[in-house]
Amino acid sequence: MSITKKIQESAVESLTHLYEQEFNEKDFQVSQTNPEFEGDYTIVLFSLIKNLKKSPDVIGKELGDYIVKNYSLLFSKYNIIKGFLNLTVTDNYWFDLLNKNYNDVCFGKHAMNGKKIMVEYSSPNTNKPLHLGHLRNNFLGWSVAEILKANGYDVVKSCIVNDRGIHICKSMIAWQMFGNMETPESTKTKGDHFVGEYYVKFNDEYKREVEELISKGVEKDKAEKEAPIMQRAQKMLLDWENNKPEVIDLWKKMNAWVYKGFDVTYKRIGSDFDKTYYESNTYLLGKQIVEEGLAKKVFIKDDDGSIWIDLTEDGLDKKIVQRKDGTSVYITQDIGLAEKKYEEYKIDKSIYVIGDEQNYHMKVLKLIAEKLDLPNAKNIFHLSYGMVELPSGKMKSREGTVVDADDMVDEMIATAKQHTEELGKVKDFEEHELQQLFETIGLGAMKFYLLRVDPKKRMIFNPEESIDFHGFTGPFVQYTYARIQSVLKKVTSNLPIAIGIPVTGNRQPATNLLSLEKELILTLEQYSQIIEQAATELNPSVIANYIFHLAKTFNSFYTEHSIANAESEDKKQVRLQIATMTANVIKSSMQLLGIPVPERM
RNA sequence: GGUCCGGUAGCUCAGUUGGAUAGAGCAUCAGCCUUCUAAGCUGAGGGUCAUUGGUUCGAAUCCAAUCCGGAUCACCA
Repeated sequence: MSITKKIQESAVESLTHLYEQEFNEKDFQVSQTNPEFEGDYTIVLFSLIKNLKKSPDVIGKELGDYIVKNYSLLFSKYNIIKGFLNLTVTDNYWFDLLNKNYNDVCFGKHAMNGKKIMVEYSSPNTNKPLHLGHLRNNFLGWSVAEILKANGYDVVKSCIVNDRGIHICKSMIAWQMFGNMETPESTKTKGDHFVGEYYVKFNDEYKREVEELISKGVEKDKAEKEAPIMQRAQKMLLDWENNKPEVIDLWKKMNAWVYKGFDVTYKRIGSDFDKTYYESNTYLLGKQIVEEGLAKKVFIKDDDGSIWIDLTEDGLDKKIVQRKDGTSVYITQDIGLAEKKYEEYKIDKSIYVIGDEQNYHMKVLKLIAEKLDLPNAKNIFHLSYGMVELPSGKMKSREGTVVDADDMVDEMIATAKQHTEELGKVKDFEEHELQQLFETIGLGAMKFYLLRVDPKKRMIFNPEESIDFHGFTGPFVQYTYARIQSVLKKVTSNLPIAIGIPVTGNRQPATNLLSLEKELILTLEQYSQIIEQAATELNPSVIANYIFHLAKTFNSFYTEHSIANAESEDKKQVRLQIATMTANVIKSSMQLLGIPVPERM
């Protein structure tokens, strides 16, 4: 049980006993004591004065006396300042906590709870390579999945690949027109980049044709529809839907190139999926649901045969769910897939990691599912995140103004290499260890950078200013970890017995905790609640902020107090335990962000 | 225009179930490496918490209005 919870409970019991009436945890607040006051945790008394009709000072004194006297294992003393009851927790409580947990690599994580959650993320299009926005999506999805696992959920990571549609045909047409039968192999280009180039070529040609038509006096709207290359793309889409063999072959061939490229990128950034759905397999889903919806009168058929749902009563609009030609639209496919996910996995919650430009779409999706009484309707949750933009504005793959994911990763690793070499600490590293270190640091910096911000906020990335390696960054935390490992190795190599031997029996160390030591233990103790909070909010930045605070506190402690040459043997043991536990929590929490930590750097 | 999201230090961001003098990082300035890794540590300067009003012992946090920025409101996906 967390210390906060213990304090709440002891205060509730004390108040109930003192004033002979019912209290509960919500009657007062417990928070960490501000550093400028003496004490560890503070009970805010103002909310009690109305009920008890006593001054905060009187309540504080009565409660303080009682709680310190009756919970002497927990509290050693108290003070009252202006309505705040500051309690000091006994050193023994903290020693005990350290002893029990310092070497537990699972500290803070929760037991399995029997619930299953699907997290869908990444969702790439097979007509272009991944860019910086996809990286944010991937890192978020991965991290949220890990955070949920740490909270005891059974997590299924899924991905829906957008492998069909007009945009895919565009790359295909362009390759037919300009490709000269070249391949990724023949041009030594990564497959996804190779195909992406043709997507850009399509749009260049399309633009040229539209302008040509306009110059001949055709109106803009008409020109956009009549440009020959666009008509070819639309024809190809029809051929694809009719399973025309040569179109299907080309589609398969080009998609295979893209997948090969994606695999390389996913592997590099550490993304993977338990289940991959392909839109080419799922785009017909939902048709049956349309039938059922019509029967239930949730949907209405228009005179022209198209099918609609009216959401105006819910403050939204009318939405089409099936075209007059009988084909299903985006939202219908999504409802079908949502249902399929539930049937296949019997999930308790379905999380979609999708950009905030789809907020409206996801709201509609959930609402339709609810109106249809689908069993999973209430469990659909959209984890919406803000776009990553450049200082010049939005990234547009059509115009080539994107920060490419692979380039970005390359650059980060190169920067890591440069920084590391400048510092000159790695002279005795083997070549493969060095390469791994550069990747750990470079990718760590990038993941931390993208995850430390609240997902729902859009962020501006300036490629001119490279991602920092100092301060609130991944490498800062990694460095803290490596330094702890270095100390532990040094100290324990002189001691054949495992470090941080628990202080045996009931004997407590003959030492008092210094403020930095206590602050560290207090921070470590909170880890479990931080994991919970991150899961409730589906927000990895909670973890990132926590790790940074922990690492920062440790660094202050490290500079201020020696571990190896501590003032006494007891002190040394306590500090070794603190260092070990800090390292464990850093490693475990960085893992929740998908960032590995190096043993040395 | 409707709906949703955001506005906190020069920049990037924490803090929002109401609590003590609003915090970090970067940048700027001043210090700290013969002692466990200086990718570190210590300190300084820097704030109309967008604006106005309200709620109360107390508001960056809650309510209302306004201003600014963004997203969205397709028989595209």
